[in-house]
Amino acid sequence: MAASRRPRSQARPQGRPLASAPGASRDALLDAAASLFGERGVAGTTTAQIAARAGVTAAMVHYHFKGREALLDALVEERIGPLMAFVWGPMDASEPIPRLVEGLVQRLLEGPGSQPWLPPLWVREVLSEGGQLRERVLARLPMAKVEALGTALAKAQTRGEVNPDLEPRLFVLSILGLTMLPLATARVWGRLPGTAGLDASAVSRHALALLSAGLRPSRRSR
Amino acid sequence: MAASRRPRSQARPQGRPLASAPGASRDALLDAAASLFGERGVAGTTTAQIAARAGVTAAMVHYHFKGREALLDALVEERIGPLMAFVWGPMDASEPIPRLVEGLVQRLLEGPGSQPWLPPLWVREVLSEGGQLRERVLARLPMAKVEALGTALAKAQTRGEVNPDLEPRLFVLSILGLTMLPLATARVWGRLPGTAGLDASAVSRHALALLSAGLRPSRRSR
Amino acid sequence: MAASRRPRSQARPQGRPLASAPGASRDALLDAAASLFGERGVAGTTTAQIAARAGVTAAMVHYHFKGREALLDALVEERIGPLMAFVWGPMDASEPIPRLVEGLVQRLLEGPGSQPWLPPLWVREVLSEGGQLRERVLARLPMAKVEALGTALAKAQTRGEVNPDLEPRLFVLSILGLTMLPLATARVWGRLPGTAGLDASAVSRHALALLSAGLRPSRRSR
Amino acid sequence: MAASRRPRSQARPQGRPLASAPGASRDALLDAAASLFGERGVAGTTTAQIAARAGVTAAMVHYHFKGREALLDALVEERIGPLMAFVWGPMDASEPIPRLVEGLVQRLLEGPGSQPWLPPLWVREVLSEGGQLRERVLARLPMAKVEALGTALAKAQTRGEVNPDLEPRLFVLSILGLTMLPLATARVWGRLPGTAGLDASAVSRHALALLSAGLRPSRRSR
DNA sequence: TATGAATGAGTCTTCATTCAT
DNA sequence: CATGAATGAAGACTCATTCAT
Repeated sequence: MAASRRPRSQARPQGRPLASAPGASRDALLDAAASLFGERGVAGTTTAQIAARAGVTAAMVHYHFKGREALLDALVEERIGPLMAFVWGPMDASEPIPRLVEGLVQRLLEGPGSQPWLPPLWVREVLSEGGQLRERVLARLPMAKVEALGTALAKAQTRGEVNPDLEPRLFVLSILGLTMLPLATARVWGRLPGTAGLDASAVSRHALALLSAGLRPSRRSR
Repeated sequence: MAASRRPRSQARPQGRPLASAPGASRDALLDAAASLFGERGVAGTTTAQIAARAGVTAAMVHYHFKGREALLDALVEERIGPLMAFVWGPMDASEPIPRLVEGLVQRLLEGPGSQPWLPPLWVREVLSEGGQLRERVLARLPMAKVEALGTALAKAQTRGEVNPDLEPRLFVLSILGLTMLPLATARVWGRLPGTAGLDASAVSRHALALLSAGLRPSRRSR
Repeated sequence: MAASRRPRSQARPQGRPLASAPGASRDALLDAAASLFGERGVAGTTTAQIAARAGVTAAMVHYHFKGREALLDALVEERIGPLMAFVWGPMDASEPIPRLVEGLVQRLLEGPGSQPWLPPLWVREVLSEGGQLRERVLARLPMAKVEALGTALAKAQTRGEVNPDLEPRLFVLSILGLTMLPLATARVWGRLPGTAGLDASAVSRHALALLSAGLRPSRRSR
Repeated sequence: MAASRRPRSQARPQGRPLASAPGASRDALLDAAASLFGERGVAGTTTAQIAARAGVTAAMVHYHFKGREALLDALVEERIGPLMAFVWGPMDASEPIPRLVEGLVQRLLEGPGSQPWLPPLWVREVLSEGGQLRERVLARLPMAKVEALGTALAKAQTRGEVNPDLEPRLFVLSILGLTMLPLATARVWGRLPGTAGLDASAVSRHALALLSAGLRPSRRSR
């Protein structure tokens, strides 16, 4: 997925044999922060650990960013923001609900789901109460799109096209709970016997099966 | 919910007016830890904060428990364990799938869902990779029951009674994603306009609507 | 050696079936303190450890003694003091030097040397600079006797009866260095191969051999 | 004494006026630790005290060394080790016993004896049971040399060249007891009247007088 | 850009001491 | 006599941050 790829490699100016590309260690710090935050959570990660994984000293965190808080800002802005845009940007609320949901799930898996660090980070630091990225991320969330999905769902329910027992305002959360949550726990769940083969596509198939069947109005209510 | 109530209080021998019941501050520490962990996460909570909320000094954490780690052990053992037992204990894998799922969801909401601190704690510290209670909780999880649910689901699929596109091994996670996750984010989601009224019963209704419809085999496949 | 024996056993009043004799736990605390101080040093021993070895709680240290410092006072007074008296009391400075030294060494081994805790305690907390019992012990040391030994030695040197190259003021220290020090390091030295059988009597023989030969005036100087 | 001198200072590259030499505060911490350990013992010295004497904050102890234990390791390695090598390295077990002993005593006084902190540290933390440096130091002690001295002594006894009543295995301890012990107690002993002038050379003369006379076979036994 | 040295505030933990029972 | 509960002060250690080089 292109949204989160760093321009470094393609934009590297040919010519002087740079020891390292400009911005390289800044990017490395953001990468290191993302992966460590995914593994241990924001509160459980020190700036020294981030720097070590990036191959520099802790002082560099304060050179490239103003401090720890600014690093979080940059992470949301430059790494998480593009992924949110990738998911919600293409959504067209005028499409039929099933297609709409299918598109969202597919993009969730292709975008955020392709970054191993994002699902745990999202579940822990955005969805969980008191998450350290919650404020920052919520401020950048395309609320209009999110609400439009709810509205479209409610209208479809009044038209009898969608299971009327669903709660439109909880529907977005259900999608996240059926996609990001399983991805966030992948390694945990791998403990259960016979769960070795559960990858992103399995999660995708399962979520879509449950959602598409769950959205359909029941036979009786027809 | 009875499972998490401590029997000590009712067993308190009436007679001398005790300054405070025996074990009172120990319990207060566990309560304080639970609520703070729910609010800020384990890594984001200091022992001093726990002690302060319990109304004692930080040294008491080391008096009643041997240290921070032992406090986590006690929390899992005495506060979370009973809730897991409450949820999984009554499950009878020989019941029909819809009833089985309904029972689980109901008990999840009645037990863990009734403790404001548990859903965020569960999502953050158990389900998330690197969660600080993951190991401890997983060790106490009734794995046999969890697997029995998956097996029952798979068999029902071969009998054509359940949506064959679902992945049995992901089903438990789906239940958690549709119950604990929305509860964990309740206050976050309360930001969206018109979500003030979303309480545990709304979550329950929505989850059951999605699950029961989603479990049903599609008309075509019949 | 009788000086350090606690009167408890022989003085126990027959009659009431006491759960424990009066003063029992006080004595137990002093014993525990002595042995722990010998093993780990004063600074390395907590009151809780002392209490635990004595089979009581730490609060008892403050019941029987006013506090940690008072415990040290009592230890010096009741356990170390009698041993010092046992060693120095019988010394008669008018005796010939060899007999005098022999008596001291013998009593050092019989008294202090019979208590496993004393030699390390003495070396560490009395002889070593900054030792925590130094002040207390030195205040009780029979200085007159100690100086009398030095004086007797100096006089014997002028009479040509004793090696004139010795320094009388260092002689007491030499005796301690040849008796208490080896006893204090017994277990350490046990590391060397073939040192298993080195007990108090071996130390005594060696020290006396070195001292008596060392005191004799050399043939040339006669 | 050269053995303990750090080569860093002489290797300092002349040129820019350095605010402080590289490794300066690390060395200062080791120096401070050594002197404080000599004065108060290891258990009686806090890292804050060490840092204060070195003129830095306590955090620096954890910056330069990984922690208190590692500081002890470094102290043994960099400060005590060279002194042990200085004492034992030149020892040649084939020399006649008197010369051998004389050399050891001389080097003990010139090396370890020249560092005011070492004798008390050695007596308290190496020789005393439970001493906090015992394990570390003993692991670095040139055991072969120590044993060679005992063997040489035993052989000389069978040849009738040495007092046969001495115990070869205790002889090393006797040397330490006659050199390190008086030095360790120097300030204590200074309390006695007329001991002001007792310095290292007095200790050396006294110890050699006692040892050389004590080693000689008695006239009768010849 | 990048580092090593340094720090102050804060965290967990230990400990002697107190006190009601 | 003895204990359990509780505390304040101090211990080792961590960490984000600063700064001269």
